[in-house]
Amino acid sequence: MSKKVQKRDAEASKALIITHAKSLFSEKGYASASMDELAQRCGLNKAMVFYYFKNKKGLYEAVMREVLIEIQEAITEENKTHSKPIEELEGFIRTYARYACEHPYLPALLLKELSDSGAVFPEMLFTSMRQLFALFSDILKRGEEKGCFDNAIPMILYFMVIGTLNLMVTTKPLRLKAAELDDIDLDTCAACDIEEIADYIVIKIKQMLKEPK
Amino acid sequence: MSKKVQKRDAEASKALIITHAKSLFSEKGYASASMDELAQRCGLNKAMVFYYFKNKKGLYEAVMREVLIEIQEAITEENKTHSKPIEELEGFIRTYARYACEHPYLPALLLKELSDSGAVFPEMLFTSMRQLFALFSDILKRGEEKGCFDNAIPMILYFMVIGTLNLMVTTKPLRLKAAELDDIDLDTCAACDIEEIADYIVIKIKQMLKEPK
DNA sequence: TATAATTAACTAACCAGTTAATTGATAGGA
DNA sequence: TCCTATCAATTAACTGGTTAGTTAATTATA
Repeated sequence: MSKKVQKRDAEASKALIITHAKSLFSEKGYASASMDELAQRCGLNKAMVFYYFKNKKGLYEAVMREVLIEIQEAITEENKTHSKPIEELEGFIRTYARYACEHPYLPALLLKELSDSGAVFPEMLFTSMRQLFALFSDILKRGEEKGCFDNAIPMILYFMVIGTLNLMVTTKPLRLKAAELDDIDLDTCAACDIEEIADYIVIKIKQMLKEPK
Repeated sequence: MSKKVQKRDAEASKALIITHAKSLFSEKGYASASMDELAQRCGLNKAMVFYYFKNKKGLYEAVMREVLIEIQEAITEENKTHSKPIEELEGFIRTYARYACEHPYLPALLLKELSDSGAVFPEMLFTSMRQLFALFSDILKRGEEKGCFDNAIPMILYFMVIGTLNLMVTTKPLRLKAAELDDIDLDTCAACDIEEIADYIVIKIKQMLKEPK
């Protein structure tokens, strides 16, 4: 082993804080996330948070940076394995879906930021979101040039994809609850797993982009 | 006139509080909305807020109830003017879009609630959202029975419609800002108005529901 | 005159952030 | 191998400001 277990480990403490901050911020939102509670969850002294991240905003920024870089890398990596725009598009949707499901703090944090127009820190959310969107937009543009996509407005389609996926992840508990009290005959997709949802979205988005007639 | 201008008017005060609470909650979110600031905006004493609405949660509930009832009535009314499922669906999308654009607190509040799974008050958001969804779901079901819609999963399509529209409204300032710094060639639909966006969604959702081949 | 509406002033809890003191790891010298 | 000086990591205790919510007194209305 490269590092024995020691009482003091800056990297470990930092990572611990980020990990718990991710879930705390996504559960409660920026304003309601208490640094006292965070320290308690970490089993660390509150001052450590400020020692490593300067202030609450700095911590939040670090959390968001990590989250956004992670998803961006996952998608960029996956994207390299394809060459045809249709496959790229499908890969984008499936990778995002899988990642969002495995890291449910992402949809919660993203929706909160987007519903605020990035009130907490516009700049970096901005550039990161922009890059993800640029990738998506590029796929569609190349597809249109090759003649395999028709009438694509990237911005709207982008929000259609990530909006739907984010909502399907964050509302899962709500939809499960709705399924229990089955007074009306409503299918809330409570049993659907994320792969089925991604399947459906892929089919429908493809259908949308096909030349009509 | 039925009522002369008077210094004391319970209904007027109540309404004033609700009006300002709508914008305050949607701007800042539940946690960051200060009751001191609300009172100031209303030009009333803070105690009035608690006199009429018991506590912060009570006020928020009243605000959400009003907002959700309003949009529900708008859509239900509009829906009566159609008979064909395709027209009903189109009406649903356009009415929601228009309402969301004219009352931008709705998308902000809804996205915040949905990203929380209704952390602030599950029950009533729940029933109200359920009724709106039930209407949407009904339209699709009737359309499928008549043979004009194919392969519809109402829950996913519902989030696709309201997710996209809510995001397009809440991110408007962000997209405008992105359009200014045009270092990459990205179209963020900054100039699109809500009618154009609704047009596009209507076309694409219809295309999605057409029988393939 | 009774009651509903309104107010100023208060409280107790909470929260982000600070500070000064303490503890643990470690590298270098004897 | 031990001693020690240094610095990084950690802590308890504190501060000033904000917040939701209360209360008891006051004013307007019918």
